[in-house]
Amino acid sequence: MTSSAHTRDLILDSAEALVLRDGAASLTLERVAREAGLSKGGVLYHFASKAQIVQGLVERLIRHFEADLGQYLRKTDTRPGRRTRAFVRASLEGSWDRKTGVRSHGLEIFAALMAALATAPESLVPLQQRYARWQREMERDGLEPARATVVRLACDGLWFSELLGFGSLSPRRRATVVQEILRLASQDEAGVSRKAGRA
Amino acid sequence: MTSSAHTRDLILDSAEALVLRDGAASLTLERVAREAGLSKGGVLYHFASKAQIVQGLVERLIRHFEADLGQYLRKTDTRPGRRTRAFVRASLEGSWDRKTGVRSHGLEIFAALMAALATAPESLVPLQQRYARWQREMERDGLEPARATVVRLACDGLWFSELLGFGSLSPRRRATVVQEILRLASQDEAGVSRKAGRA
DNA sequence: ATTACTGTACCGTCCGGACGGTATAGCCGT
DNA sequence: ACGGCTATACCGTCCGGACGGTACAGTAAT
Repeated sequence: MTSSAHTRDLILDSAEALVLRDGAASLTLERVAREAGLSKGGVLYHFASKAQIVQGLVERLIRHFEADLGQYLRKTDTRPGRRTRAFVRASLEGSWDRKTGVRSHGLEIFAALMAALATAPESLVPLQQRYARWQREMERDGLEPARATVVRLACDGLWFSELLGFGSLSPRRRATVVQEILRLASQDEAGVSRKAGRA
Repeated sequence: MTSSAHTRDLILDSAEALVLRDGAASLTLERVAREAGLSKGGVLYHFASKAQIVQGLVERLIRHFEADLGQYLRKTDTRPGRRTRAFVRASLEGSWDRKTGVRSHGLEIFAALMAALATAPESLVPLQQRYARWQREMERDGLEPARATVVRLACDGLWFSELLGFGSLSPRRRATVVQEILRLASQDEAGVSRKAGRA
């Protein structure tokens, strides 16, 4: 019990780093073990199979992201669209520092995603369920649903494109893009009614 | 030479179908061969290695998408933002039917992407280069660059989320979302102008 | 004769997973 | 305070199987 939770986290960190550095195909028990400074047997003691490591990755990512989301949500923003804005911030600014510096959720999602798609697609189900929930929440967030959805999609597109190197942006441009996304998530005026509009 | 190009396409189709149906991990030479109704030797006659199949997938996808993009671009839209709108349409409505019905570029990109990430990440380079180019073109398209970029990202986010089942939308909602994206790509100036109604 | 394959056999490598063993630490009755 | 027992946390090895790739002999149509 003493170090169990710690070692599990260490193994997941190693798996994550491995996928990010060497690609999803490099996610093997032996490599994870070496990265974590354990033996293969040691890794299998904590996770009974490779699929369970991937599952662990997905579940941990959900925990981290929801924690971050909650944090952003608590920050005294009461105008309509607050959930959507919290999602934007958690997606794009969100960090969860493990001893050193910053790590975006994008990296975490990406690693889990690649790992899951390459070895155990069914372990994405919990993440899909969360996404469905987030989507529902953002649709009832005071913004026009289509608008909120576009904002959500732009966030997904951003971290995803960044990680794949698809039309990557300069830091300067990225900042203005994030601003624009937040602006679209703040639009109460014009196009969106705030009085009679919604029943 | 005559049937060579045809068989190459058949092999690529099979690889694509395989990835889409059974996941990237199932992309093996033997399975591709069986899917295509060839022998392993026959497949290797056309593609010297598995990596070359993946490369072929990426290259063909680029050809298809650019052809579609060109088509949409030719359609007498001369207002600022035409390239951006063409990109939206090619991404989200774009189809390239091979005998039957419709196939979105999303599917094609996704298959190539998964295959590449799982087995030969370096074969994504050509696609990354194209994306960089499209990004540059859309930034000089008459729209505010940050706006055009958000539109681009929302497109990427949409097909990507759809294929992964992340917060998927009803057909009805999807339609309004696409409309909203196009609306954002039509905005010449003045932040958000107006209008909730449609023609 | 060339092109476009089929079919079979084979090699070296790597992988997931099972298994047996080990070191350590803690509790328990005496 | 001792020996006995158990649980935790690993290590190292082994194995069956799959995969990428090679080689090569044969075939059928052009």
